[in-house]
Amino acid sequence: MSIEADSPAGARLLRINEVATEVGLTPRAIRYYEELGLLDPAARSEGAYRLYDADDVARLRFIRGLRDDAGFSLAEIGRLLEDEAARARHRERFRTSTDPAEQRAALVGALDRIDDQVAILRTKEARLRAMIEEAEGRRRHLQVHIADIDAGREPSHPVAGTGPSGR
Amino acid sequence: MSIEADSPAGARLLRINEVATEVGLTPRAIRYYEELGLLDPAARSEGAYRLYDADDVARLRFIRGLRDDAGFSLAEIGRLLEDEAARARHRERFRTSTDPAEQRAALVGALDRIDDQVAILRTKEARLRAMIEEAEGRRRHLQVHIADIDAGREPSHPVAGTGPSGR
DNA sequence: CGTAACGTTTACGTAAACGGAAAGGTTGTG
DNA sequence: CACAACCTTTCCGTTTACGTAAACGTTACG
Repeated sequence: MSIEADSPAGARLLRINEVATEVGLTPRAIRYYEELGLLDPAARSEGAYRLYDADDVARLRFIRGLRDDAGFSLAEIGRLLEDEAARARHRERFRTSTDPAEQRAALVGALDRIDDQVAILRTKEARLRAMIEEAEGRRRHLQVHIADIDAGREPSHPVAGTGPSGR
Repeated sequence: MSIEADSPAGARLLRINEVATEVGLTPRAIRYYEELGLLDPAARSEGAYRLYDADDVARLRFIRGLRDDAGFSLAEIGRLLEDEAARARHRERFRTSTDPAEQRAALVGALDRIDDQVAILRTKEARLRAMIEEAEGRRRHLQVHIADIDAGREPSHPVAGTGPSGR
């Protein structure tokens, strides 16, 4: 058995397979993301094994979410994470500085990066909701027709154009 | 009853390039979608030109929305549109029937198909919102730290783990 | 210290979603 | 009816996002 505590206090580093199963990706995909510059493992072992920390895991989870939930391409994710890289520099600036004013500036910079990301995600959400709205419009349209029949009425409008139909 | 029949009076049929520019797709993409079974043009001209009606255009718009806005793969879209095919059958049943009860049944069937689609879209939306929530959580976290600095306070918690960071 | 389990790089293979060119037929306007 | 503009099918090419060996080194356990 092994006690953790490798270099920093309480920082357990994971190997690629452990990370993969925890995040729900394959090792191959993770290496591929690294190849694209989407991340860079926290460290390498003596024998060049990739070693990931908690931040890396969070980052990979974020990437996976952007890919699966938001449906972004890896190129788009790359652009989103360029912002993240800037954020990382801000964090480093924060960590290495003792001047509160500079620390504050670093944090504000990080905040801006997140705001950008949230804005992009919100745009995506808005478009999705527009689609849902449209589908529900068709739904309401159909319900009116059903109500018409139930009331023995004739259709008020022509039936055509209720939405995307097959053949 | 209905003014419009199979070949309605004011039904302008469009050729592939017209449809493409109107919907925002390339002719090649449209032919590819047809090859995948996602749609089937309303008619062919004497010389085998593909001819599209308003329903086809709506369907293509829907496909494009599912692809771009919802981020579905064409395979997933295909599954969603199988429901659409069923809906088309319901519509046909509605059109050819004179029995109000059967017409009603057809409409209810169509309604169910739409409900399925809306449910799927809503699931997608929920996952997207979860991501947004998470990002905003990180945002709030950062704001607290900024407020701490502004108040001359020491950080209440360790700074690590604020989210996906780069290196 | 042997060896099973895990990792590394390199490289070729693959499915998805089209792009683009070739070779030829169709439409419609002067 | 000539001819430009548009269409057809066929087929090969490309990018993205990995999968899958091959050949080899590393870790950790008994």
